[in-house]
Amino acid sequence: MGPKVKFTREHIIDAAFDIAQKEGIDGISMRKIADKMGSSVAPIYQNFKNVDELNEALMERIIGISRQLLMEESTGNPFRDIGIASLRFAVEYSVIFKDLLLKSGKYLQGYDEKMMPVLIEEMQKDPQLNGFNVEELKTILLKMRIFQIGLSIMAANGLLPKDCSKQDMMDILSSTADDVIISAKLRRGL
Amino acid sequence: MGPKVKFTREHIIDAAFDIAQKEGIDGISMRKIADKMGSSVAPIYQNFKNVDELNEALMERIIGISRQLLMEESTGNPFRDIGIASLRFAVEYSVIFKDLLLKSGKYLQGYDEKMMPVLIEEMQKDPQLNGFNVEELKTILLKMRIFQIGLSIMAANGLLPKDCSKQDMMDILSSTADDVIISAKLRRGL
DNA sequence: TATGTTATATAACATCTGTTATATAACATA
DNA sequence: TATGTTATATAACAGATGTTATATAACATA
Repeated sequence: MGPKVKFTREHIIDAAFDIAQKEGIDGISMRKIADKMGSSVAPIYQNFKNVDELNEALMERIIGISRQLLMEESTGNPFRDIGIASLRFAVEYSVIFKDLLLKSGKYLQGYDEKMMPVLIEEMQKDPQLNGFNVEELKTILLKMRIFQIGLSIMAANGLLPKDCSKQDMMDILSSTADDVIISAKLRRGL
Repeated sequence: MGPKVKFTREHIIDAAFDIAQKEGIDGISMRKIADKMGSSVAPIYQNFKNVDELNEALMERIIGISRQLLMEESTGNPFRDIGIASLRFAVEYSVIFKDLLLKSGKYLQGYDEKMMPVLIEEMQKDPQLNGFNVEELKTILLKMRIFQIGLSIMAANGLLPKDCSKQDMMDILSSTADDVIISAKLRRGL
């Protein structure tokens, strides 16, 4: 009952994502999305109540992509996986990554709070980290989270040395992880 | 010759800075600045050719503030000073700090490139860092820069543990600096 | 075929933006 | 006092924005 649907919800979010990736989330407008799809704004308002609802859907899409990158990186060492997945996201979707960090600190905060216990549990299984109590593990994790976010931000901003490849980034990530762990062991006298 | 000046350049930049601090740099508009000053937009256009020129002046103001924070933190150890000053800026002017990192990667890039040789030189004087060649010092510096930016971003976003005081942040900054240096020494067999 | 439903296009509205033309009024100087 | 200069206010313009009222046309079904 009714004409064929030419512009689906997914279609619209795709277009919005494309614009966000190039011009930033604030670069999105209803007309730009419509132009990108070769339509008017009507299909957008057919699918979304207003611009806020569309932004919400876009955010879900972004989160989905970051989750997918994390799944693709699954080596059983979540400590490492999260670092690399976040780095990949920062490099491959740099504009959106920056916006995400800028605008939705809330999402990241919830994410961190949810991931923390899981990672601590995972670290307790790691033989390399034997002998540390939970407080010490938390400090190690925090240091690594800080470093990993710093690395991602700098990568997304082109602030790393020009000749710094993705492999170099991953190397410096794991090298610093070693630094932190080795020093923690020394402090403990292990 | 002419009526008294009620709204100076500095006045205008002050108002713009206030708005930027609360709503972000994109939150600025000519009318908002005028409203904040209790004037019309005329004085703004009297002092600035257009909005771009105003933004440039605002950026200079921001850079000036960050420089001032750095001066206030001068203990003779530029390595530490830069870390703490940047952290203070991130905490005290969090919205602007995020915008700065997001929008003007160019400025930061130039800043880093200018600071790098100075810091390396400074590190070579540091007895704690004796025995490292320039390449190794560069790696240490890069790791610290990454960590410091990560810490600043997380502080500005409220992503650090709730009970994390400024002192805690500074402690974790210097603790990680130690980690990196100690591990580098171990690697070298010093 | 006729009808109801709905996906889409168009155009208008209100509001925000930067910018500018014009008018006003304050002040220094002749 | 008269004049020139200029700081300021006002209002308008053009363009972008979100939103909506209306019209059109495609499709399923009776």
